[in-house]
Amino acid sequence: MTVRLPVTDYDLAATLGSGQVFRWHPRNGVWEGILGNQWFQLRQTHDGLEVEASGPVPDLQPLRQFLRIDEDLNAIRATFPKDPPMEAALSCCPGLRLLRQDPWECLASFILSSTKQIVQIQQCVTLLSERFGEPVSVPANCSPSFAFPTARRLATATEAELRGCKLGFRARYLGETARAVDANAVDLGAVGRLSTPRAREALVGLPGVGPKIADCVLLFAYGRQDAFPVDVWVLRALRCLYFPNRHPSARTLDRFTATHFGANAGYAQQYLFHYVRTHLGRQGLHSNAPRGVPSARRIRPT
DNA sequence: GGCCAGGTGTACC
DNA sequence: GGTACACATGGC
Repeated sequence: MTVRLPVTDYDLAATLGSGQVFRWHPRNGVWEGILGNQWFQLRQTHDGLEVEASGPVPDLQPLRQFLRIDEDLNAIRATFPKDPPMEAALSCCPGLRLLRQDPWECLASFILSSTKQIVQIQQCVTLLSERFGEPVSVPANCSPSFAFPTARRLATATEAELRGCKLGFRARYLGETARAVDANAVDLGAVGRLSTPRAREALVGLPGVGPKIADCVLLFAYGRQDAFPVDVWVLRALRCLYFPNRHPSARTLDRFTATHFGANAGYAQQYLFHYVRTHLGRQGLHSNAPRGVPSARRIRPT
């Protein structure tokens, strides 16, 4: 079955390919992925998106929520600072959207992300799903697909099995966090009802989860647009584009990211991240490039 | 072969 | 409080 979702200003490729999600893949001009236990194929059209699904007509509400299709992107972009780097980022990918992911899948995926390239994260997540996820019904001409493994399933996987998915030292973190979530030591549903600083605190308590990964989950799964993940790319972007020829401390950068980018700072962050990765590259961000990640371990005040 | 990747945990000062 | 290093693996 095919359904049309009318929407303007939606850049599907930038959205699904900007390192927020790791299980959507381009194939012959369309994007294929799994949401829950449902296989979808998405195609960008001139006036929106075209959706193919396997099996009988599914409830499209989860897909609409995931894609955040009903959101007023212009209103969000209007809150971004009017400065040259931000203008450049905005013009490079006008229809980039944030997604709203399942908290567990997002958390588990980003635990794998530390010092890995996006392609490698995709590879790990695919292996995990193939080995520990439930099979999902797909159209006849498509390769087998699997749901993202539950916390319960990963909680019982051995560290050797997880390492077999090329997780390396992250295997222990994922196993321990899966057990914590399965045992409800951290209730991911309840986290969504906490204030952003409290939610961040709860997530940072999990093995392998520091401020950066917590902010990714807050932003990409819980829709907390005040969360501002700072990874090596964003750090380079901040230093090069906003503090050229200076050496801002971690504290200075913290204050800057908490105030300069407005109410939807996390959204702005995604534009910067995608812009510098796709248009500037490492070479384009040479100025006082960092030698490592920021040492800040900040919990922002409310 | 060396450097780097959507970092975190730990030891040490 | 900050700094340095280990931690797996693969692409370039």
